Amino acid sequence: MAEAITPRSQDYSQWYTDVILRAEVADYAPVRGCMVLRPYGFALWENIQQGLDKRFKATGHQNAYFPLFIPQSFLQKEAEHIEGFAPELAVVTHGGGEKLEEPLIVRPTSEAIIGYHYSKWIKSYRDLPVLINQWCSVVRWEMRTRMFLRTTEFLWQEGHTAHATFEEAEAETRQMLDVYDDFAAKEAALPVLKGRKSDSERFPGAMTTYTIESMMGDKRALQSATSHNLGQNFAKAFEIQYLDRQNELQHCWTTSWGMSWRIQGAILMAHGDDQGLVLPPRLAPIQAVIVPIYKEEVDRTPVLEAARRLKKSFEGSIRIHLDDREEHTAGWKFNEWEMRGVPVRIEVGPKDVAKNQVVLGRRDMPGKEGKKFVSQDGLTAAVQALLDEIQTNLYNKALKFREDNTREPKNYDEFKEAVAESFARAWWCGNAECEAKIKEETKATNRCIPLDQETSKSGGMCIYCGKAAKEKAIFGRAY
RNA sequence: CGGAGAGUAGCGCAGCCUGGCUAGCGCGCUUGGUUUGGGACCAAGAGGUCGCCGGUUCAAAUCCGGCCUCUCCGACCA
Repeated sequence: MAEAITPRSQDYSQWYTDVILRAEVADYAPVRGCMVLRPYGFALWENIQQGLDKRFKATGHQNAYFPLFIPQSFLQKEAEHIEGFAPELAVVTHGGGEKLEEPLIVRPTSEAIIGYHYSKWIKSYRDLPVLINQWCSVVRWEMRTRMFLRTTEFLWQEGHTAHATFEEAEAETRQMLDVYDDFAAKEAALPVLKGRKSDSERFPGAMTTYTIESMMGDKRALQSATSHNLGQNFAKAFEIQYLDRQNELQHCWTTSWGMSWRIQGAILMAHGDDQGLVLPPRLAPIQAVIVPIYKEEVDRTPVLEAARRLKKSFEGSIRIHLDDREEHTAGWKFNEWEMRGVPVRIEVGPKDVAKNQVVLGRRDMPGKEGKKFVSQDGLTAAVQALLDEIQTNLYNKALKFREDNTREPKNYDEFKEAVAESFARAWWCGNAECEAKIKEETKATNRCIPLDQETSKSGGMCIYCGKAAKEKAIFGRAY
């Protein structure tokens, strides 16, 4: 009997850690807060990268690469930026056995170094817009770490763009938020709330920060990507300027936007169950696994031949794996691949070979309920259809879960109750003090001010102070 | 960084209080055989700087000090 995964109801955190380690997604590294992404986890990351990258290209962006080290002085050019990041910087003071003249920062994000280069590259309105993305890792010295959600070093992509006008920059910021939303919904099967961050939750140096927020299996919120309109703050700090048509010098308007491997944590926590991972078909490293079953030696060859033939028929259209290991029984393999989140299992036994059929099992429906007999003719199309169905089902399940766990409290007492075990959508006056008090008294933070406000005529009263409020915000406990 | 817990074979743990000579157990691993429609069984094996450094002692997994890492709760945080 293999070691069991801690049930989610017993200890959600432990479940999360168990699943990651046992499914061989990632492992701890010897350095505090650092993590090894194992092949299975990296394959998932590669699929995430592809899903995002093709969307970035489709919206006109190009990839580039900027260096890991940033001169300390660069970071200090934007006051709010340095203040925001100072406590979590890794600083290199020595190189080649010598003390460095100027310490180097290991990038916590690349606005500074990219801003420096943009100021060199951009001279004219004809050079705009500049639309660049980079895939890299960054380092932020975290006090308290957690696999994928908050690690010292993490993989991500950061887009950095420069524009001639505020309107263009704002449109870019919102466009990329939509790209993240689309990716989350279609690829990761994650329903997200699109919204604006309050001032206290804003990116250091940004004018406006937009976010997508998702709900995890324990009803806590996870910021899953952000898109920032940086205004002219960085353009002024780094002198990113261009000559407009009237031959007048103007500062650019810049944006930045990022999604990190934290999204993998979101996928694990939003879809997983007590058996382990449940991966959305579009991102799953293995979309379907074939498990051959044979009792008598005489059945072995025909079953394996059928399994190999099926595998071949899937190649090129579905990410398929044939588990023909001799050392494990079929039942053991069922459990193993369920734990690792493979969406579809294809069982082939002697009876199936005789009847030209297979048994399809779906990961999102455990047990007999999710099993059915399917003819081997046209199996590829049947599996493809099943994968699509699972993808949709996962999204709908997650959406229903979030909606079932989002409340609209009428007063602060109801709010306190709501926020202890769900999201709460409530009027908020915009005052940072109310936010801070709410956090202090309930541990819930202002996740975002949703963009899809039903612009109801008059507004309402702030859930905390009772003063006039124009917008509703989502509050919840967050990672 | 504060409070609490943990670190002994790949994994999970016992042993520590009350120091003692070859450090155990379950799972996994290796070999051979029987097995395979929801985590098979038998037999024989391999595998350990007891997290690291130092101290006490004739003798340390065990007692003392320091450090590292992980987990949980706080503070802090894109």
